[in-house]
Amino acid sequence: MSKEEAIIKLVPAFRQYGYEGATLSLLSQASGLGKASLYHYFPGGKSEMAAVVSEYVSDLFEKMVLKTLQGEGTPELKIQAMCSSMAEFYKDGKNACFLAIMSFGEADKLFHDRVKARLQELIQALAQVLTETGIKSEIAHKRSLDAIATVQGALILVRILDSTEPFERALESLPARLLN
Amino acid sequence: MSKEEAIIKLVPAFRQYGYEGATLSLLSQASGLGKASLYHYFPGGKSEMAAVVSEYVSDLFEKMVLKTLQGEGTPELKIQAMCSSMAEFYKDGKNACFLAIMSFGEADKLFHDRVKARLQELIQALAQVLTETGIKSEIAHKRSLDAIATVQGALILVRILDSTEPFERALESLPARLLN
DNA sequence: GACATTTTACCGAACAATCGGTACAGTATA
DNA sequence: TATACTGTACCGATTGTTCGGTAAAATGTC
Repeated sequence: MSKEEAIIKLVPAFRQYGYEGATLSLLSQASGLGKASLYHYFPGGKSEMAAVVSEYVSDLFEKMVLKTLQGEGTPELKIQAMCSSMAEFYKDGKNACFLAIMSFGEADKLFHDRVKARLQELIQALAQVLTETGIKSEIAHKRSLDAIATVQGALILVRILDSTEPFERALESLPARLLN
Repeated sequence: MSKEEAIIKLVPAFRQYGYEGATLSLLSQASGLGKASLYHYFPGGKSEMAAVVSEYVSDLFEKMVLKTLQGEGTPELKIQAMCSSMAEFYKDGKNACFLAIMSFGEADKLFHDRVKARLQELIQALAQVLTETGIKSEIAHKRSLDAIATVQGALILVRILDSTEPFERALESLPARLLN
């Protein structure tokens, strides 16, 4: 098994159980690798596994979601495209956000700076598109932050209420909220 | 030490470290009671501690926040009052939401139904006030859900970004978003 | 009021289980 | 033969929990 395969198999484990909840035996089971093998690929242990997996998911998010914001097209269409790719990325809200997961408990102590930086990147990328429409930089930043908060909150509500409705609704209202 | 005193001292421990992160030795230290003594007040162990503390915080939220929605006054004023009390309850966003904390990892398995029920109560209480303004029940429910998502998301952003700004902004926009 | 009894509050020490992590011998592959 | 990988056994530390017991307060009995 390649390292990337291992990473891919570890993603849902961390996503479902969180950093502290994902025990080594669980990660071993999820990946199909023995503990010794896990330490071969990730000499830094559990924290390195989480770091690498987080990075992998962040890159995936960049490729799947942020990419839609760059390139040609009207801001309206780009934001529409971003919402679609977000629905796919988060599986209609059933997938928790990795950044949020890693902002709790012990994981927060380990990865706080990295998570913060990644989120700021995201905020800025979104704000960038808004300024293209002529919206003032300050307001663009405000709306971008508000939009991300709405999505994050919706992801929590989905998990608690056992319904993807809040997430779908959040995505629906997102373009208007950002552009108007 | 009375049981209520113990509960009060356990609140910040669970809030800061989460369910899984709040170890018995940590809870013992936070409460000032020996581990064995904790089992005197909470024979059900850690899960009972978390359950009782959650219930305590929920009741506090009801007294501090939901209370402002009932009684006399225009819906506008009541919602304004709710925002103020929310700012106090969540300490400008520095306090994480207990429901959200208990919706992660192992805690979710233990308390899912209770958390879900409490959140639904909250959504309905808020929607109820909106219907008083003549807003249709369905739309009121929608907006209530959206508002709570915004607040929840803002609480996450505050923790990641080390700034209370997202929360303050979310509260500012809340009345307009609910009523207009 | 004086004494006996029970209840309450609390703690030190130990429990089995599991945690994250390591050592090492062995197997596969080149 | 050299390197990459893996299964097994093991480690010290910590987890949540329980046991046996103490000191004091409350309660009952006379």
